[in-house]
Amino acid sequence: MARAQELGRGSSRDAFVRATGKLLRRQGYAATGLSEIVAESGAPKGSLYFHFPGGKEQLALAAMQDTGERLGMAIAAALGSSEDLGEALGRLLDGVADGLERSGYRDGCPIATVALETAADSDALRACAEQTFEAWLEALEQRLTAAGCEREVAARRAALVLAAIEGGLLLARVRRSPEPLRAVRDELVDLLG
Amino acid sequence: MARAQELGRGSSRDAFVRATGKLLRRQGYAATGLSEIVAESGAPKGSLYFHFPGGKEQLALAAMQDTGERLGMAIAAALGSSEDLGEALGRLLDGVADGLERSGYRDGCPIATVALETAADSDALRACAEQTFEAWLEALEQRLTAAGCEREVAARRAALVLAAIEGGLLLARVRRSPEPLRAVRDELVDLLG
Amino acid sequence: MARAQELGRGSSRDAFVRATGKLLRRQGYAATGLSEIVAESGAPKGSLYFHFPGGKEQLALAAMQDTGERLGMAIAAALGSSEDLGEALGRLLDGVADGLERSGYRDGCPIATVALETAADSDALRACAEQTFEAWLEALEQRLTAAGCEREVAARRAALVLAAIEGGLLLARVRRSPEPLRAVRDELVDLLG
Amino acid sequence: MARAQELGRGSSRDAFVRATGKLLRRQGYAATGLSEIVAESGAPKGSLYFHFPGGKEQLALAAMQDTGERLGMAIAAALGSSEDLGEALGRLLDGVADGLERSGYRDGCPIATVALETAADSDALRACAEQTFEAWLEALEQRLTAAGCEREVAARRAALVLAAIEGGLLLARVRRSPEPLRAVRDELVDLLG
DNA sequence: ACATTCGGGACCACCCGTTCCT
DNA sequence: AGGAACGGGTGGTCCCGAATGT
Repeated sequence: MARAQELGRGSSRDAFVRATGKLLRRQGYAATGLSEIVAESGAPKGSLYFHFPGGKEQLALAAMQDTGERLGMAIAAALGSSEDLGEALGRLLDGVADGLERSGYRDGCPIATVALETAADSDALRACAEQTFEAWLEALEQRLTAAGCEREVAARRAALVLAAIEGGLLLARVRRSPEPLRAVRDELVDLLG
Repeated sequence: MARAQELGRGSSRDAFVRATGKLLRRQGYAATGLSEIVAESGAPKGSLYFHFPGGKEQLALAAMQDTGERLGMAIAAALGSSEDLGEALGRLLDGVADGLERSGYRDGCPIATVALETAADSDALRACAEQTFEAWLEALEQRLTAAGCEREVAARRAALVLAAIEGGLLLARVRRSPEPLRAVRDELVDLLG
Repeated sequence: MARAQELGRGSSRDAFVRATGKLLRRQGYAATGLSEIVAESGAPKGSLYFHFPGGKEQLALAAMQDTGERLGMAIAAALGSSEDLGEALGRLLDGVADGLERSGYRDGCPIATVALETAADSDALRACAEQTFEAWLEALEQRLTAAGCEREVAARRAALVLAAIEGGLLLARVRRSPEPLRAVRDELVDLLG
Repeated sequence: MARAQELGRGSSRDAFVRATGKLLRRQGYAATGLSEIVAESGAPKGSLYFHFPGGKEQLALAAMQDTGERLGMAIAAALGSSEDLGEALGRLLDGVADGLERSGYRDGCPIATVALETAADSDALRACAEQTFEAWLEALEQRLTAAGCEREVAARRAALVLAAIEGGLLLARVRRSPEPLRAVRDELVDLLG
């Protein structure tokens, strides 16, 4: 009962968050309309303002946090999947490439797309992206440290890896091909593994 | 004569293109309104659809090509600035970081921002971004080949370098700090130079 | 018991009524939102439709009656404050002007503002305003009769006095100055006193 | 040609202004929606933003000025219709009463209704109302001076007359009867004429 | 050839007054 | 008595033609 109620309570809020995340990563922030989110979510429009009095920005924030955490877990899982660093990195990159390919080159990084167009306008969204990236960097850094890197080198290499992933995702989306991500993976594994 | 005419013709056309480029790289495509472009350009609104009957998309296309070429020249200049690969790459990355810092972390890559939010919607803009990236990759690949890389390796490493630059630019904008770009540069120079 | 209960029941009900009255006389009916009333009252929003199942209109009705009675008592007090008609009228007008001035020219007649914008739409609010004005006119008429006016003349003069007060209040609010009300007072006292 | 063009140009702008004036005097500012104005005017909504970039407020301003001038001319005409002051005032008040009655007690003073609900919120609308009233007062004052009043007395009596008219209009609308205006007229004529 | 006014819907994010169910 | 949820509607602005100068 309490269970069903909780699910009932959260159901439309979560539907909003999920729909927002899906649309944001494909179209970005400005191109995604509230009405589009409502339609995609299937939830009633009137509830949106109740769950997110802060409007579109708050909704985007929630969606970014949600997908950010989900992706963070996927990253951690890939990094922990092997004791060999090269193998772990390879699996991470492969996972990224597979996900992109499976979505028809539509689902890029949900953080990057929004961050680039709102970094100058909305500090809240920018800060959210910053924290998410920080968390991902942390995971990468730990994995690199575990593989024998010194702290400073690990921090720099984590930045390189994340940057290369994000950039590779961009190039792959634009070219509608997994090739750039595969190239990045091969080089990264070759140079770091 | 043809010269003067071209300049005369171009004066308000170019004002549109420049204003569009400036706004696109800061806010992206959807967030940039035509009226905002007109206001920023200082040119008369009525002229817009004379010069760009294709509307907003055509205007964005022209702006992306314009800034893409300009940046391509800057990349080529940096890459040719030293016979040492590491030094050349270092200068390229430093230039990128300096440009970002000087703009108050507002001017990222004009191609990336637009590409991410329109890749799924507008094939024209996506293709334009693709060609621009291809040209940049070509320049990188040639430089790597000149430094002794085999063709295949050079192609992959060019992808890694461009991806790392784009990703580094993203991380640096989001963090409002040149640090991610510096880290990327150091590692890239260390691993490839 | 019934007393205490009434008070207990009334606490949040009265908060609604008072908040509504305050906002209505400053902004009118349509510009005053229910959520604004709830915020101003400090009472819980969910209780509103318990106390006022008729919604906004019923709430406005209660507020108009409340302030109407309060003002009616003030009018009666002023009219009874002197045996000299001119003096009594002068005090009434002065009180009106002082109240307006003290509120920073924000608190006009709570009835007039709402009546003008709803007279054509809501018969309930119109009728409420009518009754309130009727009561005020009655008080004025009695005072004029007591001062020696014949019944018919007293009725007409009461209408003139009330109209002049309402109109003076309007002019004074618009000019942000007590002067129109003072002018009305001087002439009224001069002509009737 | 220039003539037809001017008419053509103004046609939809004027339609907006007229529709706005009509609705404002019946429902006030907040209760009148832009879409309602658009529907009433018959003009396309997209043109509204072109003619009135300042939005609803600018539109209301234009409507108030328009109706204010029109009414000012009617007032001047009534005041100049007779050399006898009482007769002139009587005609003015009769005209007001007739207009209200003919509209089914819907068309009150377009300035008063808007002024009361926006005086505290919009200084632009308040100032517009102030200027309009000032112009009307000026006309009344001149007529009273011409009838032999001293300047100071004329100014005060003009305020009384305008206040009484506005207040009488309010009472008559609320009661759905011309009687309050007739009473005001009789007393005004009796006391001043 | 080039510029501008004016017009035209669709759509935006936001918030309203109301009701449901506890 | 009350927190949560609901659709519909708000004012505003979008990107874009069509008609009209210069």
